[in-house]
Amino acid sequence: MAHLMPSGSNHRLGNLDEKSKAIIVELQHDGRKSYSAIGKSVGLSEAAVRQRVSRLIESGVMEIVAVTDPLSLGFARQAMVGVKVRGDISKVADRLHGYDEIDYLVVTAGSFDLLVEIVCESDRHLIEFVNQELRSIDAVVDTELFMYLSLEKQKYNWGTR
Amino acid sequence: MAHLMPSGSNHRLGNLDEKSKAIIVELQHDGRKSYSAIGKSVGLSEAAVRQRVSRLIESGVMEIVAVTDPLSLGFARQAMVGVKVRGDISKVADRLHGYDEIDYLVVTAGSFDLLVEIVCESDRHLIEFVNQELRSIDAVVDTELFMYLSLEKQKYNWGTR
DNA sequence: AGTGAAACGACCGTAGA
DNA sequence: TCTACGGTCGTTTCACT
Repeated sequence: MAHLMPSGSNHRLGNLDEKSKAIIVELQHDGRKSYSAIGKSVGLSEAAVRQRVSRLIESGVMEIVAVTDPLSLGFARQAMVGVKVRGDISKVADRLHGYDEIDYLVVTAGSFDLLVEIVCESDRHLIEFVNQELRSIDAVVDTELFMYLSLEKQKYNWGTR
Repeated sequence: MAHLMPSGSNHRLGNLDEKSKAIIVELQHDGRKSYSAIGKSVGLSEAAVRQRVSRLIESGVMEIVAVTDPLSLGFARQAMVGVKVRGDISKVADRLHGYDEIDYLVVTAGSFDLLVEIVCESDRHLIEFVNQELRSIDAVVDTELFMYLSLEKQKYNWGTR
């Protein structure tokens, strides 16, 4: 995704006209909606819609994917961990990047240097992961765990309100 | 999404056979892949794949949607806010639910009662939102702000590793 | 960047095991 | 819950603007 693109790339709101935004909104509700149906509702031919969608995807503005629910798939425990780092934050971030248990990782300014979201099958797995993989890192000075009790809201349609 | 389903629902890993999991994995990479192409690679007819996908979506195991990049759309400022609440946490959560600026909202156990992710166009908008909409709530005792410096990892394919 | 048309392939409903 | 099949609709390619 574009989050990870070099910061020199400049795909901004200004590049997108009303039709592209309308296309995005339709696909945010149903990622498999046919191009011709979208074309009818936004006033473009099917080919034009397809071309725009390709460009939006290639430029990293959006992706069309299946988003799955961890609970339904047996991953019942989630937590956010605030991490305080000594030294190079990016180094720690890079090290954490590969873990399957981590599905969200942000460098922050504040009383934590990193926020790490963890998804696990069980409490046991979660605690083990935090102790053995996070807290055992030398550069990790401190961690604070926030167990998820209930996910109240989650949206993926940033930017188009 | 299924996160928001009544907690009595029990769609678990055990309900999904290898073929359904394989279908999910394909759609996690390309949400528009044709049912017949998926059928070829997992060993099912087009109709069977279609039926399974419908069931997976209807039961809340997944959804197929466009996921957009806030940066590309001009929403350059993100932050996580830890919120400490006095009294009924759900009441505060409900109140926050409708804000467009909030794209992620979790009730947590730990030194915060809520974690709130905020997406905004500018620092100014973000600060105003935190002060005027979050900190002004009576039941909100304390907040702590974590400004996002860089999003290192974000994945949506929970559960299928 | 866009349209339109023709060939092709995907999708949907239904029937049957 | 699967396969099979026919009608319909969507997608692809290409020539043109």
